[in-house]
Amino acid sequence: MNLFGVDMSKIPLLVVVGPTASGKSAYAIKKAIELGGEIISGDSMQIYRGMDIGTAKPSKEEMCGIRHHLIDVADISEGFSAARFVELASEAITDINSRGKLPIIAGGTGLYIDTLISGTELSATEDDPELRASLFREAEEIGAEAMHERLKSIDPEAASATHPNNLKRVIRALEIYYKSGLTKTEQDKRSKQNESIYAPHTVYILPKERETIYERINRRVDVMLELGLEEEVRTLCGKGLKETPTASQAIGYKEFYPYFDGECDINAVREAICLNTRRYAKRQLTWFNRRPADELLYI
RNA sequence: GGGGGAAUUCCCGAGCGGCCAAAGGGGGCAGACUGUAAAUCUGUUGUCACUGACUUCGGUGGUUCGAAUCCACCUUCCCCCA
Repeated sequence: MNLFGVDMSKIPLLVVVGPTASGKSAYAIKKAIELGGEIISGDSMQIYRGMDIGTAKPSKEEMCGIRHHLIDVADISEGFSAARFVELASEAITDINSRGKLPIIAGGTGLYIDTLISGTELSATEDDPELRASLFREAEEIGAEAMHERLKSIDPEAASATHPNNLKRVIRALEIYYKSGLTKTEQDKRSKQNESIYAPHTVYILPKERETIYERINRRVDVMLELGLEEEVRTLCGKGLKETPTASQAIGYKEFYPYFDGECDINAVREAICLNTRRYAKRQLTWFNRRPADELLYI
């Protein structure tokens, strides 16, 4: 099967990206029906079981019988990462491809999807929570600036590419060095050594006007609230959502924390979700804008 | 009816004679991004012919070399006493 007129030795992929609430899921399902495909969610939060309404997971009916992968594959207590995503998505692609179907990646997590389709091998240095925590503790004492200085002496290239205020990144770069003895710069270079085994055809869904996506977001947040988002979040909080490393950060969830603590009313929650989602959509647009897509689809 | 306070750039809010196009925050806009990415971080935000000029701090008129800052009146809002 060679749908896209590409190198037969590579696995063809349809990749659908775009900002949140752009209609990626519906489009992907439509294409899956047309082309005989299965969908792999490229979304950092839909992987969590129980986070349904707030992450806008497609319902059974919406899926139209199309098989979806990488949804509900993790417990909220688990951390997640781009590397884990690539691992799971690669397996899914192999599986789908072996059954003669077209893998369709649809999602909004740019880093995950880019890493996957570009064939970047980033499993070299795993994250080390212990080391990381101690580095953060150290940063609290000596300051972010000093941590950045240290990175500069170890890996000047990474240091100049990372703003001193971006402590997370500075610490990750240091973590790589302390764990592997390799600088981040060197490791990044190595991660790019192998050519991707995929032949992606990417479709970028984007709004003609910024207003369009903002209106869709506002509307969708209202629908989520009507569908019972508050109860969903309450239930998850009962399971310790607030203390989880990754799931706790999800938009549509974290905004409820002050509300549950009696610090604001439900309308403030709604507004915060809308606002954070709009800003997220903007970041997504920026991310996807940097690589030309094979196909642009305006909404 | 009497007394007191406040009006600042998109919003909140500092400023209280020159160093003010005006702190800080929010929001907006733009950007970065290789194991937390729905996260984290950066820049910018009166106008223009932009190392300078011009228009802004409720309105009008004054004082002053010079006002967002002082005075008078007006408008609106808030508080207290009746």
